[in-house]
Amino acid sequence: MINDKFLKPYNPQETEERIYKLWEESGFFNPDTLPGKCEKTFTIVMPPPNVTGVLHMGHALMLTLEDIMIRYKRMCGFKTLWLPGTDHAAIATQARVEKDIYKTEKKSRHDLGREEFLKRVEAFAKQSHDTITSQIRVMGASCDWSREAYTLDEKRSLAVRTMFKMMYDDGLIYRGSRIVNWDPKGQTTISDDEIVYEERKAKLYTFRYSKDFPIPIATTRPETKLGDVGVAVHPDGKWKQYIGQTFEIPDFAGVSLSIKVVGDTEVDPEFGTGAIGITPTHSFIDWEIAGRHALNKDRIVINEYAKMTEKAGPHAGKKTSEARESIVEWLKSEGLLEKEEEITQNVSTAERTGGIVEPLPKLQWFIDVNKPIKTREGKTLKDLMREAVKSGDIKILPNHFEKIYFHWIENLRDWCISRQIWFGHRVPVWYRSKLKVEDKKDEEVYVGVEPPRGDGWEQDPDTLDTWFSSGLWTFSTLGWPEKTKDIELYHPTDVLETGYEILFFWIARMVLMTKYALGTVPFRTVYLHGTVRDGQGRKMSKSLGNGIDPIDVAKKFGTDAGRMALIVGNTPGTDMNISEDKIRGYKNFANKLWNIVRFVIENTQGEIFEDGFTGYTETDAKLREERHEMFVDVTKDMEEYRFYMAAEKLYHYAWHTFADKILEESKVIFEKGTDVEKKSRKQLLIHSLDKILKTLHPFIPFVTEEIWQLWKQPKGKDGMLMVAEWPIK
RNA sequence: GGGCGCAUAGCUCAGUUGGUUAGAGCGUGCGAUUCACAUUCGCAAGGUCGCAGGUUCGAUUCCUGCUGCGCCCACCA
Repeated sequence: MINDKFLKPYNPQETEERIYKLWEESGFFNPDTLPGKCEKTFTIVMPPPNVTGVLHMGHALMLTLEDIMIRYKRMCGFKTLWLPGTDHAAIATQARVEKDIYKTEKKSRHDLGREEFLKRVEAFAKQSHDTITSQIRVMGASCDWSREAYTLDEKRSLAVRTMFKMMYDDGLIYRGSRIVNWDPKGQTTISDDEIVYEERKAKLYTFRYSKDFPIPIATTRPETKLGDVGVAVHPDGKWKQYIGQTFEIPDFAGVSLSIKVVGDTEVDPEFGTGAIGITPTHSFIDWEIAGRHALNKDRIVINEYAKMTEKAGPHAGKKTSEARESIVEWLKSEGLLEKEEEITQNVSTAERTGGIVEPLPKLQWFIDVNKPIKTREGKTLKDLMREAVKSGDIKILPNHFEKIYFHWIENLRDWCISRQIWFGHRVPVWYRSKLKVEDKKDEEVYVGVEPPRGDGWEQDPDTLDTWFSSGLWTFSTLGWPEKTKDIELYHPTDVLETGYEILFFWIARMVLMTKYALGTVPFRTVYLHGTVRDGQGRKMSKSLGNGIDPIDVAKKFGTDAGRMALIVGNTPGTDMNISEDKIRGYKNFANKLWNIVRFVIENTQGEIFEDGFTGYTETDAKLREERHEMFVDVTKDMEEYRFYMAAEKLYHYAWHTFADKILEESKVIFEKGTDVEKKSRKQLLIHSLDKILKTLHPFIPFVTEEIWQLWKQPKGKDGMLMVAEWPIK
């Protein structure tokens, strides 16, 4: 008899949680307990969501795409592993907690102290973790929770320390004083990728150091000029006659300068005045030029708080902006200011704190990307990254991102991995002297996986860039540095699916780490999805109030509807728009499917599914053939990552071919047809429905599983749709 | 400044290697319907596939140029 449930519309709220539990308890998310003899594996390691917040549409898209691949491969008989996890997201999480604490208690992290502060961060991370993982379940993600990992848990910490030690021993990690991006607001260094540029109006001043200095200099930051040690001109430019000369400036706004003119091809003789005032300590390019010409690199005039130092003479203690004003005043009064023009320039600001980035020389830990590696045939890390994609070992979808990837590698500088924040992996380095970090003379340094023995050791206070631990993700999650069976079986992973915005942050760094440590690629295929935007193509944001919460969607329309809406029309690498209207359309689809089943059940009472049935009428044989071709097509789409197309084809077939045409015609047959026609049609219907449910399952797993259970009433858990066989081989 | 991409129906977008009348969803109009459908079904209107050239028997699809839009990268002082 037909189940009473079919007399009412499909109710996802009543269904989804129950079905997820059924799946999870079956143990089939775990490849070790998955039935099947096939030894071929298929692995995805989940990009770990940050423990800072809640699930958003981007996560929902990621989870849906990955779940589709995983469910599809599982049905194709692969030993399928989808390994979930979360990311401690060092700076983001610390900043978030600092803000909360300041808001409620008006205290800074320094007021609380390192230990207490870390306790608070961990408590927050724990709570946030629980929210995130339960939300991942709501999305229907069929991942193996028994292998769940966290970028800051014990195993991953061991992996991080081991990697650091390895790279240090190979001379790839070094400590050095170099110009870094310093965020005065967050009091930490940040990587190039954590900078956002803001366009601002600025003034470009053209001036001379003194009346008899021959070359005019342009700058937007006169306060840094107190730190100048030279002027660079093009070797063949109009100022070449001065190359090699040194000018003593006894009084430049209260300090004395010694300016040497050097010739450097990096100077554009056509631009500006054709000369650059060299401030080695507060500009990247100047630091490099100074290095090439052995200019003094210790004239630091701005400190970590963006204030002037003692070396700025009378300006010491002033904010940079104040110093700028008074120097401009001084230049004017001395008649040294030649020009003042309005320009727009890009100011570097820190992504997380919004602070204006101050380039400063600091003693930091770096990864050398240009050093030949003995264990890798003398190749550099850059070489390894480039070769992984160039050789075709890694394919990036869509293809044109490969160009962007190569371009990024060409411009890559040494990677600064130390951060002056507290939350994260502590740098596994210990020093044995009380001397300040800035002064490494007489200092004993120990680098190790475990702390050193003996007294007087003090660990480096810094933590590692969060992408250092993320870089190990595909293999640290599988147990590295231990030689585990998981690594042997599941690494390299098959697909890395993520948003294109973290191609450099993360993907490139995983390639770097994996090629270096294991000699293999971390994954075979990179599938990049675009940004999820609102119905009008705007970014979802709190201030616009146009965000759509995937959990709300699940409540209102059902997870299946949200998943389908995210997939149809979503091509890799392209942003997509989503609106409630679109989602509503797919809620109706779930209900349509529900009613299709009701019709089929009611009209095929007593009919048994006959495998290999051959008694089809000519009409039905043709319909069967068309159906088969469609499924072959869809299978090809699945293999070639065209999920958007597979989903649409299946949707169209189920609704507009199967329901609108075939079911409508069946009404006539069941009323007036011969017994042979009826029999043929009943077999066609149950075979078609069987296959429609199977092929739709990766996309809309809940409603298809629920229908399957009600229709087929399988005895054991092996009869679940989740582990049914994909109908096309 | 360098790089990458996009421009197709009122809106949001598909169109898989060039091949008959270019598709979907939403929206719009007309009609039907308590017979699986908190509805659904049928029918319809609507596109010189950004512009200009080129390759080809044939171009929305390939090439060149132009225009408009978007994204990423960047230490022009």
